[in-house]
Amino acid sequence: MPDHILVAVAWPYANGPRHLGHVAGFGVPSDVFARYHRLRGNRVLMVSGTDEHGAPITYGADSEGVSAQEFADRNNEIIVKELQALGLAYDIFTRTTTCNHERVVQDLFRRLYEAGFIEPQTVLGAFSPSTGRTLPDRYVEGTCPICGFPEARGDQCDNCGNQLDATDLINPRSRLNGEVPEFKQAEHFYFELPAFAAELERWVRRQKHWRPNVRNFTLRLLEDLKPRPITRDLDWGVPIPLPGWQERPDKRIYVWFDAVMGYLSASIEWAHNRGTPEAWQEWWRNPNSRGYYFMGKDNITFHTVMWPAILLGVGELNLPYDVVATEFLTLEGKQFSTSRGHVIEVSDFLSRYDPDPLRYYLISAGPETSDSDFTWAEFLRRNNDELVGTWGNLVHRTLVNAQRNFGGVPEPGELSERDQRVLDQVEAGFDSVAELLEAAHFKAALAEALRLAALVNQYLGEEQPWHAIKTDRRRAATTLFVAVHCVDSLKTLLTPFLPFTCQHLHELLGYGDVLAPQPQLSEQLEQCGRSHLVLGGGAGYEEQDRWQPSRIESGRRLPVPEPLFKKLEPTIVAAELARLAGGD
RNA sequence: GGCGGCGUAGCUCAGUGGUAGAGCGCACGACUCAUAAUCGUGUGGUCGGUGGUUCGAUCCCACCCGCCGCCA
Repeated sequence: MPDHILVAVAWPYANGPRHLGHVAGFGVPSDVFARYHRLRGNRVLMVSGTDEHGAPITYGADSEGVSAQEFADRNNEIIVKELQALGLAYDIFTRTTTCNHERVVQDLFRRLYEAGFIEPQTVLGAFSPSTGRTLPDRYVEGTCPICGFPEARGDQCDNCGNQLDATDLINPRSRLNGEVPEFKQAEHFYFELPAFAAELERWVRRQKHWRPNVRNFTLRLLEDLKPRPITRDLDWGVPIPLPGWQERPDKRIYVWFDAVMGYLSASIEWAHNRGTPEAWQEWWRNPNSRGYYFMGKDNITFHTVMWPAILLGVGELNLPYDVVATEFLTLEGKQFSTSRGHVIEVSDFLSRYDPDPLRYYLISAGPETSDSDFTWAEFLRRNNDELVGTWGNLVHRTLVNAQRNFGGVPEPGELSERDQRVLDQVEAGFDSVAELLEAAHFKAALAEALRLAALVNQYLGEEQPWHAIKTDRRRAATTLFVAVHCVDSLKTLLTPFLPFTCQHLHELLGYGDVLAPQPQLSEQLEQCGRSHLVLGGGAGYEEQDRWQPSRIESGRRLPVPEPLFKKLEPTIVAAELARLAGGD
């Protein structure tokens, strides 16, 4: 009986291209996990999309002189193509500006409101007189009333550290355009988080399988929950679905509140698009389904507190089973910074290098349990020593020897103890790698697969089929038969990590089917008349368990092999560092 | 300022209440089928500092130093 696995991937904000830190956090680990479960034959639903509402989108649009929708469209397309190029095989990657999303968000809002979990409150907020838009506290600056620091922000003074209200500032002005903001009373809706505190705490305490940092951080958050605003004075976002509010052009649902609901709305859209409108319930209402949420650590609170509280408030929807938060990736020792040019964008990287080496790096040296650093020197080393040297070389020497001497998979003689041992060792990987992957220990899982590749290199070195071929052809045939089996098995173990090159290898091994599907872009037309880009469809799920040791038959003809990976020149390190410095 | 994280071999990182591991580097050796790719052996750390709890701490607690992040 296959499992239902929801892979809920954090929604990238549509304010520009994604960099390596972003995809190290939410992207690659979630895809490895989803691909593993699909190979296993489990029913995976992997959902995400671009998060397109909120004030920063309107500011970005203003600075480029386009509408918020145009700005979001542009960035959605950029991001979708980056994720596709990385081989992230979503079942659906959609957006928050679809009619479907708006409908789902409004429905959830109404249900929470009717259940009494949403309350109105009146607050004093800053507005920009020239644009009529609300100005978040942190965009107001002025003189600190406590220490006199002239550039204090509306939420806190950077000089003396005191918490402030924007209304406290002397000579307040907008950090966006310098004008004097206007302060007005405004009515907003608040989500009653404290109503869920006790139930959330009981739930979190039971989640012993969570990463400790996620669990501890969440338990601390739960000690002090306050009602949280879920509407804003803004003209860009989902309208508030209440009489007298729905039509107002200046009030919208706060972006965080609508964004987390995307997991559900995307699942519903996926079900609708494939003509089975109720199918999403298999992942959301089936008690045996497990939901795994992937994100960077800055997003933990939304996934362990806010979203679970919403789910509890609405009822009859599964809470997350695991919340897999990744730490931060730095770049050459410093934080990524788009504005300072200290950044490597995904598309820029992929214009010069292949996706699998990047995926390999982001898993093997990524910020899984603590912050980690991307350096070009380490990327070069990982590519050349590990991908090319250990794994790529094992594949190539095995295939070259088998193909050149036997034209394909050789007919073996009797297996020796040594032959059987290496086969057993590799076969054991199907359990050990699976166990690590299911526990979201990606780094260890990949290291385990590579360790097995090294064992096969060792085996070849001992058996030396290139010598035996001259004296004992049958012995050489047996060794290469064993080696081909090992390579074929390791191919399966590595497919979640390296989908492009494992598909290539699959073909070099003479298979004609698709082992590692890649996501496709399509245009989706909604009933409301709008259309949008969707990434997905290339994945689906297998009905069979392909996570099995090789059964490749002897006698199969193999094509002339070609290398899976490119060895990189050491000179790229200096060149890339110079490129980075040029961006500063 | 508040909160949090980190500090383990030259480097990048795992890890555990019973005085530590991997990969790389380095040294030497084997091999030369393979993208000069592989394989073996060896080298290497008073686990940031000081106290405390404990029969015993790198792992728990307190403080300190250093680095980083969040609140911003």
